Amino acid sequence: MQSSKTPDEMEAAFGQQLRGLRLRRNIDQRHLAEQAGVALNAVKNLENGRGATLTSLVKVLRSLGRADWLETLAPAVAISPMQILKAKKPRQRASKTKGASNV
Amino acid sequence: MQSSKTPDEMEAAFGQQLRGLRLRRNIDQRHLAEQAGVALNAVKNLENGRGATLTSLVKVLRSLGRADWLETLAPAVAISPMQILKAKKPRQRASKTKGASNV
DNA sequence: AATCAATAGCCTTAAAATAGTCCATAGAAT
DNA sequence: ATTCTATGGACTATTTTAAGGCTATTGATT
Repeated sequence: MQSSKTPDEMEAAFGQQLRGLRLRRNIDQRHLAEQAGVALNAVKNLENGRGATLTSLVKVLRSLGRADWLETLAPAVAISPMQILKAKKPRQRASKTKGASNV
Repeated sequence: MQSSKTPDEMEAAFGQQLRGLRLRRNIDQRHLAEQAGVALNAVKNLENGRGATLTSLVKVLRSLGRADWLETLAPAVAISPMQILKAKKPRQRASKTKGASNV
């Protein structure tokens, strides 16, 4: 079953995860903020789901040693060296065909 | 080995992944924006790593059907029903001990 | 090669996030 | 129980992003 949370709820839940990461490392918001190079308020906002920028998130994740997570959204397609030669360059734009919806 | 990208580079690389997801579904920025309920510029900013809010990101991810990814940052610790009874409530604050750094 | 549409880039205004500070509350440690 | 401190919440000023529109470019299609 799908959780079907609202974007706000998802942001809040995400903030909880961030907090969890921080607490497991047992560092307080203030130190994390300093280390990450963002304001204390930015960390508060992130953890409480009160709005944040992607930049703040990235800096904080980096500081928590979980920057790698950012690379797990869409795994890059690996192709072999030989294939590179014949490979068509990947699509750079969506095509104009009306109802296309591939996965 | 750590990639040691700057936050800006990480944001840009992340944007590329987002774009990849979109292109695989073959939808253009405009439709994605509409579907996600954000402005076209918000999508552009996300994909080009030019700054974005977490809210925009969440909405777009949702629209791309990858909202689940947001839950993969910090796996929640599962405990059995019996354990719940004796379990101490998880730490809600960082402790004051100086150099603590557990993982 | 010519057309057409997807995308980048820039502009303006409104909204939202950051930064910085202070105070109140509530966990934790003693 | 009492102290100590991490965190939440509010406030203001400043910076950044969203939104919406418009033009220029360039990839994709015919």
